[in-house]
Amino acid sequence: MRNDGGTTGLDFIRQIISDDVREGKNGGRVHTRWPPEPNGYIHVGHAKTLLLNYWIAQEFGGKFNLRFDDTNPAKEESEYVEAIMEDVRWLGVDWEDRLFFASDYYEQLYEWAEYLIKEGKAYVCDLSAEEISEYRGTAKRDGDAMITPPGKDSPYRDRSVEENLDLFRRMRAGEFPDGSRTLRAKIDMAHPNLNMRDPVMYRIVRATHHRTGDAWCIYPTYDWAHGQSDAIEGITHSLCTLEFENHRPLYDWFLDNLPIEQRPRQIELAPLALTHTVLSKRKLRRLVEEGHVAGWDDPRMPTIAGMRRRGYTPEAIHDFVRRVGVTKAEGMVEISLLEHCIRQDLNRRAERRMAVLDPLKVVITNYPEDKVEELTAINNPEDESAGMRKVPFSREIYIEREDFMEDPPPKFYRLAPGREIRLRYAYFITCTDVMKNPSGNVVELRCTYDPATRGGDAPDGRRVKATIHWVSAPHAIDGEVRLYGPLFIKENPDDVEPGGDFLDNLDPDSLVVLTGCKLEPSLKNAEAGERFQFERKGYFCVDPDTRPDRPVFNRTVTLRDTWAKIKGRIKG
RNA sequence: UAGGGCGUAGCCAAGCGGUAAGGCAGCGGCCUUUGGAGCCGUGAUCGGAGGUUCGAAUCCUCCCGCCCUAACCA
Repeated sequence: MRNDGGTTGLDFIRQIISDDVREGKNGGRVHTRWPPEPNGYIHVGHAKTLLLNYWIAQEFGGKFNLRFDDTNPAKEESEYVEAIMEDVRWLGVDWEDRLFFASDYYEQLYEWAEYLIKEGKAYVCDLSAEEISEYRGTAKRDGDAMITPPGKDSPYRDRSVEENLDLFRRMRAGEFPDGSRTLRAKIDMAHPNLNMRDPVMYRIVRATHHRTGDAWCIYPTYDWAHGQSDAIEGITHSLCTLEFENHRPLYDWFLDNLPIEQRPRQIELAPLALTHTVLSKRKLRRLVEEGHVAGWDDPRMPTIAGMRRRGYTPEAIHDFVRRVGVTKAEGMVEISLLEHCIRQDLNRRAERRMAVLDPLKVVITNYPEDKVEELTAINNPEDESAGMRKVPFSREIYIEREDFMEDPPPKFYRLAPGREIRLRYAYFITCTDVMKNPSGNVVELRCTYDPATRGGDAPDGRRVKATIHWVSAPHAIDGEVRLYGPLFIKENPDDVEPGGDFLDNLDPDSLVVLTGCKLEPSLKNAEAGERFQFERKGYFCVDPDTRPDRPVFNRTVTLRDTWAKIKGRIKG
């Protein structure tokens, strides 16, 4: 059993599956699938069900399929197919040669539809969408209560098999206008589950499909396509989110009433919800289309593409999904857990560098004018094999503006007038003078150094309370750093005033762009996607916008910051 | 309202009738050439009320709360 987070034992889904295997269902075979609709980019919430389906197939020695659920040509595009495949691959999920599309099964689905018609279990209905809704017995207001009346049969429900067949064939042939007729399953208009009240199987839509082009003008609905697609592929366990629970009786009904041997079992689990962000394609699309973010891969987005650009690793996302667990209880996971996962991963693997984001010039007055030393720095204290590097040191350096205070409060250990601190891997320095401009802002510090402390150790054993990072001024390269915070101010963006919407909770400061940052010279040739820890500041990832003369870094996540907490308490 | 679900510490989550794992967050401390990392310590009687039982978070009954569906979206 694990004791490093996550859960112990088997979750309820793995229990069900191992029971099925033990009982010899499906010949002991396990075969899962993940069925994205190509109408947007996938996000961490999708990663949860994707990885679960994939992991389970592996754990039980089974197979995993990637299948695009492309039954609605009006919303779907091949651009999304490509993007989703890239993201799935990046997450380390291998579907081998099993890439499928629901549209691969259109012909088979059509044949099965005729089968149901011939069995007297499906009929062509001429009711409009609104009428179907009314006949279904859609909930109505009754005073302040809601009433769900029983449905009543469509007047077209008892058409003969011959007439249904003729009409359905003519629907396919394109003889009727869009929306004028549907094919419906003949189940039970009084069923307590509304999904069973003669659900629509086909609708007439003249839209060009990203794969089948204009070959069809009737398209299967999700309910009519999903279970059968699972069956065709030999899927044994169909894991999906809770909102499909109400559809399970219908999923089973279709399979029960079709000449199909394979019996996939649908099991539903709670979808992921995360604080300070939204995980719904509809909302993410609005953020993109209304320009609140730069695109689906904006590093503030919870999309896989956005997280990749931000600097997240597949491993951290795996760890997060594993820790979140699998249950049917819908909860909201705190974003701090995700941040913990990426910090833990990057702490192990990211090389350290020094970068000054908000520079303050320091002149070391007793250091020789033209002298330059190459000091040795450790690339990663967590990984000896990462080795060492040289960092130039000279008379003029930059330090972080917030590492100096002219009038420091009690718990502030960093540089202050008359105080000695350590420059990481370099020397102890003592602040002797504070230079200000006419408006009283600190523009430069004068310090002295102790030559005996080279490398950072004092031979006399004296200690300093702080170590700060720095960059040699003449050697520094300029860079741009983009700081990201949560997109939304509230934990739950949907917590809004009556009449408002989630956009009201957008944080206008979720992106802060810093230019004129001073980076140590070894960062000069960093390539897009490379990740570093900027000592004491956080983890950063080189953005694709980087140019040779202008490196751009995205802050993935800050380091845990005890001083920030103390500072917050002091301010009250 | 009907039907379907869910309810264990601030958050996630084990527990499957024998007397509440773990992780995250928080707090306190140790250590530290990152106020990083690491290490140690610290919190719940299980939505509520009854009942069954020697014994219940686990079984039964009733109640309360929250979520989903009521698209020719998925």
